Amino acid sequence: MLKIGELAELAGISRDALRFYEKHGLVTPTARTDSGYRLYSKSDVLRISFILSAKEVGFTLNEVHQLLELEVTKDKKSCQDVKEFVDNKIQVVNQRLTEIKKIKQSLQILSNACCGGDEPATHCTILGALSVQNR
Amino acid sequence: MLKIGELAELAGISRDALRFYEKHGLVTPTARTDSGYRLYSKSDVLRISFILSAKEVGFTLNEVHQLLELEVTKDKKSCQDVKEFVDNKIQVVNQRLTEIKKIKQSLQILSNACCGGDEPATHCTILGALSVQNR
DNA sequence: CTTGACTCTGGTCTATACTCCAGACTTTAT
DNA sequence: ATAAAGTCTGGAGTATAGACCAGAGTCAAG
Repeated sequence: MLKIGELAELAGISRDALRFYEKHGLVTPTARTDSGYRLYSKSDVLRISFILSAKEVGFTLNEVHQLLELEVTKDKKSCQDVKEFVDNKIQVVNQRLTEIKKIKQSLQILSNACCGGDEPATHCTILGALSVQNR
Repeated sequence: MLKIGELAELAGISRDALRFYEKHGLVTPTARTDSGYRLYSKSDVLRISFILSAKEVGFTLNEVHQLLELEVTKDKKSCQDVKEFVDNKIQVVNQRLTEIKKIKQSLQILSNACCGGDEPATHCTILGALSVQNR
């Protein structure tokens, strides 16, 4: 079990952020010491790492919360609901995947093609690189 | 040339957002009418679309601003600087790409495998799906 | 030539996601 | 045993990314 400071360092975020996530229902430490110190378990660590990943790729904490709440309970009804929500998110994710690949390509064109080479200088901006791609 | 409302509709954002971007130096309309109405050109449209893409994949407006400012000027020095900055961003983008693929997979596991099938219910959460992946 | 839709500037307001105290208690190291 | 470092709760402050509003001017249609 980790104390808040240890987990914070491990995860590369602040203690305040962890308390903030807790306040908003994203993660609750598995236990507390007698004196009230938070104690985080392995699965809390996994949870935090999911939160950070999802956040990094553009989900809001609110959305992350919804994702974490998802639970398919074999119950047909819940299944339908979850599938709908999740398929929607998959679409969003696919969209982002496309965008991020495009941006990556632009950045690579910028990084590779323009330095010292004899590319016309018009390609040597992000927008230039983007429009090269679009041809 | 487009007026602000036309561009806003085209881009799927608000007029206020466009004015906000302008105030923060991300895009300046190519021209103004005599009466002061903003007029956006094709390249302004491209710029906006880049801003929105970059934003969608998690860059802040500040970072987008830096990306847009990048310009390799054949000058060795500027080239070095840009390359450094850009290569850094490429790393960030790669990281995001990895994260987003992982999340997508989890979502797909959740969408496909859990409904009605005989998966144990433990896999039927995002975190369950994530840990299935990690095995 | 007026009415309704659009635009202007400037300002205030809001949601999100934290950060940064303050004052008190707890743990760790010397 | 005490000082330093860590933690607690509660609350105020901050940065980002706009949304919203007021009052005034502008444009397009009937």
